Amino acid sequence: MNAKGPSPQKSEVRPPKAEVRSIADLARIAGVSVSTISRALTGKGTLNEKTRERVRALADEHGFRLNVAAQNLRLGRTGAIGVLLPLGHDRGQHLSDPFFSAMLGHLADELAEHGYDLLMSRVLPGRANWLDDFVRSGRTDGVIVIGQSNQGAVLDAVGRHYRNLVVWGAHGTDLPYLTVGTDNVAGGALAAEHLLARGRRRLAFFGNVEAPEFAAREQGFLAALPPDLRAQVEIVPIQLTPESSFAAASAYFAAGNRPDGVFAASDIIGMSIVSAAAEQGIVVPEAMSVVGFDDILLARIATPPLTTVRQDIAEGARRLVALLLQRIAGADVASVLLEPRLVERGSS
Amino acid sequence: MNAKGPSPQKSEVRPPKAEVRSIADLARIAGVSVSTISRALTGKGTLNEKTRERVRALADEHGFRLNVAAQNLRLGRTGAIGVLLPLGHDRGQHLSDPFFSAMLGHLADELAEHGYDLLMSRVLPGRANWLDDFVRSGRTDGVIVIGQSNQGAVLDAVGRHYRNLVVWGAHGTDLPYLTVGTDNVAGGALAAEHLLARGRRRLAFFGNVEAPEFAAREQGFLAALPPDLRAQVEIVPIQLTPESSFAAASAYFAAGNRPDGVFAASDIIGMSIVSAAAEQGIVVPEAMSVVGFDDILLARIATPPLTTVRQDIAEGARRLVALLLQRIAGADVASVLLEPRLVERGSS
DNA sequence: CTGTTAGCGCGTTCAC
DNA sequence: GTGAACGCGCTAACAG
Repeated sequence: MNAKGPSPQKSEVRPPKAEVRSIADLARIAGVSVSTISRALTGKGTLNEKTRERVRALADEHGFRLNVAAQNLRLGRTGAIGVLLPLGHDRGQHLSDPFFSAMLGHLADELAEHGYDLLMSRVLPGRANWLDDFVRSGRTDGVIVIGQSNQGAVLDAVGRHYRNLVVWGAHGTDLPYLTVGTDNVAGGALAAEHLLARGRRRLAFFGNVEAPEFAAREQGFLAALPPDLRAQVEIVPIQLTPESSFAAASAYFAAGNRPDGVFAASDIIGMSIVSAAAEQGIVVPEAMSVVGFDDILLARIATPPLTTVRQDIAEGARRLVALLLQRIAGADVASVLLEPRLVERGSS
Repeated sequence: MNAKGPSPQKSEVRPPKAEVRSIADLARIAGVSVSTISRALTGKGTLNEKTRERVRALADEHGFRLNVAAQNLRLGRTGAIGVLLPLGHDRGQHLSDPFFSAMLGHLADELAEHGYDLLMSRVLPGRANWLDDFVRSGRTDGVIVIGQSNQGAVLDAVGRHYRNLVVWGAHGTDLPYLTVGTDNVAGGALAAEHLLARGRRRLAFFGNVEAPEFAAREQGFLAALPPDLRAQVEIVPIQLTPESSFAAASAYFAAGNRPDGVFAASDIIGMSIVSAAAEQGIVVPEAMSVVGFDDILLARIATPPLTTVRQDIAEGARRLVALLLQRIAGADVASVLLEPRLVERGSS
């Protein structure tokens, strides 16, 4: 709300009636006690139905609403969930990445449905205790971290003593925090099998293996190949932003490399590869098959439409929120692993 | 923070030392008063430098941080800014739209830099008073609305009595709220001039004119054409999501329409058009020039790279935040109109 | 330079 | 069925 009291504030939600800034004000006007107001407006406790109606009508008339901050302070909660985007391995990624923004949108919907606000924060993990600081500031009742990035150590440390933490990312054995994520190893295998089925033999993997999600995709990809092919796969380290992945792909093709099958660790990378290849006269899918990962909405309208390993973002968001809220309620819950699915389109 | 007191909560940030949950606890341990703690930790007021250091060290040692909620309650502020995404004209748009997510990311950065949290909320304007409700709930010190959508009436009504409101969107004369936005009329004109310069004469505009931003782009586009061409421009109403814009574009070309120059109201629409055209054997840019709007990061890696009217999102976010914070501080400020710029790439 | 104290706006016993 | 009083954790006078 606006600053109160002795501030230079001139702007206020100015209802037609007198200023009602607290339940005390309303109590005075209504001729009842503050606790009656509280009971009427929260619906908690027992109260004569007529009194309740009268108070509510009066509150409406004055445009009065309970102050959520004070309410939360009193209740020892904040009513908000923090959603953090660590940008450890790749500055500028994430929110420029359609995958993360889609996730964010679904999280917002899901949290709103459960009466929670979504407090968003991008983090450039300069200080090692960025997560600890956030948790300790007490601004939220729980934290969802989108992507492990290269911050595994930080997550481990905080996860050990703070339980209301759920992370979107790679599933690990014995992680001290909850995770929800796609089975990246299985996803990598799907890509490998598809490229093999297409008769591709000169294979390459484009991705940043600093982040465990991508490392797992690479691992699953390699494991699903016959040993002779596996040994020849080219691993191309690449950043996740459109600009840098495009630049890296261009350089790669310009250097004369000519794989006939490429697995990209994300759809953005996949689209960059297609675009860079086109510039060098490499025709997709005739001369080269490209498989992405994520199935962002744009994959469908890419030219050609991108074959990709689909992650169910909406389901992921649902599970993240469900798990976290159960944790906050004190329940004992387990991490979730989602199955990926191959979506065949024109790029392969 | 976690629920406190009599909750079933078992998980806590458990520092090595004793539990320190409030400045009172820390005061006891340090052997000083609560106000000394407050002064030491906030840096406000005067305090012996040694005492300050000692208290800070002690706080660190116990992993104690000031409770932001209580702090804000006391200060009569919330420390958060609401960012609302009305989905009036187009469900599912916005967060799936790279433009909006890029904006969101920049807003998050900019707000964080000024010590504010970003409270995000997607709104399906079912109830006419969605904005009023949000404002009155007192959860934030101010509100940024991204896109007017078709909610002009709501914005007008709220803007008249609530001043801490800034809207990204079309600039209008006599709007009762602050706006920051690109000069969409000028942007439309840039697109028109570019297509004319390319020798294109059979022109089309793809966009949803329910939203004032897009209506202004169309208007600027038409106004910059010679009368004879203007009369023949085809206006193709289209939704903004990738799926629906792609479907609409496909249908349009399948019906035999063959414009040689297209102005798309957004880059997503532009990419959809290119993709749909390719499916029908229409080669871009040889047979048809396509100009988008926004210059999202993906425009650069599209195939072919998309010519577009660039909006400076980062600058827009900066101005939105600056204006709002000045308003909150009680300053008198004016709306901002940003100049668009044409970026020529391969699609035209 | 530091301590005491009175609230910020609300929810919740415990009386009546 | 309703009211009085206390306190959530913090800041800012006002004293000393």
